[in-house]
Amino acid sequence: MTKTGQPYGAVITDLMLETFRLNGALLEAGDRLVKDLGLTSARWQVLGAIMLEGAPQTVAQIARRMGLSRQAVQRVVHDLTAQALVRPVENPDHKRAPLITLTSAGETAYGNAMARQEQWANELAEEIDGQQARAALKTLKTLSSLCGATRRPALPVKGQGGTK
Amino acid sequence: MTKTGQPYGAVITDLMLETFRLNGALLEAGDRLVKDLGLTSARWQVLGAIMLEGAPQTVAQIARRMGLSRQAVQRVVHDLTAQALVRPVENPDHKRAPLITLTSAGETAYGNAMARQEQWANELAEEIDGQQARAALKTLKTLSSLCGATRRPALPVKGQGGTK
DNA sequence: ACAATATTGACAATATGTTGTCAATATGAC
DNA sequence: GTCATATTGACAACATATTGTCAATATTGT
Repeated sequence: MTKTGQPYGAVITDLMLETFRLNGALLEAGDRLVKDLGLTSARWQVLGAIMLEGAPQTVAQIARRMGLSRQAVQRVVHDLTAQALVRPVENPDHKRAPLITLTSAGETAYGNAMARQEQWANELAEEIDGQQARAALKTLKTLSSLCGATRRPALPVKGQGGTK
Repeated sequence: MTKTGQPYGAVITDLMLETFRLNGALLEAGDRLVKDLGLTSARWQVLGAIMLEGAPQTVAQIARRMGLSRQAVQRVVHDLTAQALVRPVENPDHKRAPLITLTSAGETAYGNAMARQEQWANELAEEIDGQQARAALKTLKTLSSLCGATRRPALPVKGQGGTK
């Protein structure tokens, strides 16, 4: 296919550019959605990573789950701590790596944010065919994995995850 | 559909999260792709905005074309100027708004970047069905427009655009 | 011509992400 | 147990984007 001259790549390029635009639009919409809760998209996502895991996590664990760098998460966690939405709790398994726990204010804020997001997603879902959305999701995942193929150090996570 | 309880919104939510991941993966891959040309994704895109317009542009014009803030573009242009990839040229129509022009080094770097991107996109295109990519593109555009509906000030661009 | 308004680039503050370095702490091999 | 190695959080430097403010400059209405 490298010789047929069919500019299939052009569609992929357009898809990339549209991904940049959509990313910006989503972050902006997300920020607006939760602004008055004292949240931003980034802070909300960190709260979500902890909540979805079902238990307090270290910063490094959150970072791995989100696919971001440890440091990026660390600064957001610092900000969230200053806002008293999370609180570091001593970790019996690692003296230097406290478990980041949601405060009740944090849980309230996250609950409100999720309720709004769910409503928003449902509104959007009325405008977009479900089958079409699923197909797009699959395509994006394929692209992600093709891009990420040569990327991330991955970090196997040996100890730390268990209940020991 | 607001009552059927079908969590169609969940698919939309997954699509959003995948968009975040893909955006990060693409930026990272793009940075790697053009790193040794002295470019980054952001700088490359600014060069592209000028090249695709076919004529030197003011910073504000580039920002509008890219959908970014004037200031974001201004800093990147400042960096590109320091790298001698672009050069501000006096604008007869506006004393304070020079036209940003690619230097020959800038044109070379951009040409190399585009050649690599094209090859990369073609390689990706071999792994992804064209029809599927087109459908995904359409879905993302729909989502973008739904998000952006209440957004951007838009800026009509009155004078400045003409040949006068 | 003149006054009101809008656009522009500069500058600063902030938010979010990256990388790199460092000391403290865990883990694993021996 | 001890020592090499890996992970962790802190800190700093940088890249990218946002917003807000300001003075200079264009544009527009009268």
